[in-house]
Amino acid sequence: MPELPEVETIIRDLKPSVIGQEIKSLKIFDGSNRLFLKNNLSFFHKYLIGQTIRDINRHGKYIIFCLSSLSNFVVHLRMTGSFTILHTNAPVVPYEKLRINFCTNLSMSLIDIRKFATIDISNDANFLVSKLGPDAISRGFNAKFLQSKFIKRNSSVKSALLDQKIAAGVGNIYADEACWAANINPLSRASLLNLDQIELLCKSIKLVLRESISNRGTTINNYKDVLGNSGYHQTRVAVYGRLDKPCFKCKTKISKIKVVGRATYFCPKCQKN
DNA sequence: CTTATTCCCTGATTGC
DNA sequence: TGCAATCAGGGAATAA
Repeated sequence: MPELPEVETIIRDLKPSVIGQEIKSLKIFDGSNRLFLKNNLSFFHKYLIGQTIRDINRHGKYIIFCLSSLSNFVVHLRMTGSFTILHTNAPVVPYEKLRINFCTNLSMSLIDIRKFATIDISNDANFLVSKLGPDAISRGFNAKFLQSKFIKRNSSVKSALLDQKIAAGVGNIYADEACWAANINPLSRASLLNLDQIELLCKSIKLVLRESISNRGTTINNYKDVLGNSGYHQTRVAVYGRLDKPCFKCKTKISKIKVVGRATYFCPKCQKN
């Protein structure tokens, strides 16, 4: 499932093929699903046809295509969404949801097995800022900010880290990895962490995310990049998916529990509090 | 305001 | 071997 490092890898791969391309036409498949929760097909036609994609940015897990009109085409891949670049006359790909045809012979396709991905248009360049906290690898996400959020947070650290208003882009895998790196129990009350712990956790979040970006993301369930290749970071993962395997620091078997409905892995010895 | 739970969806895996 | 139950989880909606 794409989290921040996977989304970052995807936009880096898309940029050379997509920036500067003018949108000639688009086709949306299986139009009755949630992709159209708020808008219909003619809405997307109106805002996309004739536009040139000027840049591709990211805030947390949201992909932001900046259009020449200054509107933004915003995509969230959720669990199983992925992009691919293909020729305009290529046949429909299984689970294809959206194809954007450029004026060249190239197209950009959104593929999504589980149909959770969302697409939207925004005319407000900052609309995601009010909806999300700072991006987890940006300067705005720092120990001071994290402390200001944690101090009034009664829930577990794990639950807080999954809150996109606190750390935009952190998902289930990297929340666990960061807690392990910082020796923090995912069940600890966020409000009870001391400043040293918060500083270490903040650094750990940035570190695990940056390391994963340099490894082109983690392929554990089904993430694939724009070329359909897996990432490499799954070989570096310390706890996620490593139930009963030895902790890399102390050899204790990794535990698995459920926290706010999410599988959560940790070392019961290294992460006591 | 907060925090927890349910739901959406489908392929892979597990259990009997 | 076969089929049903479970699991995977981001975020919207809902409940408390």
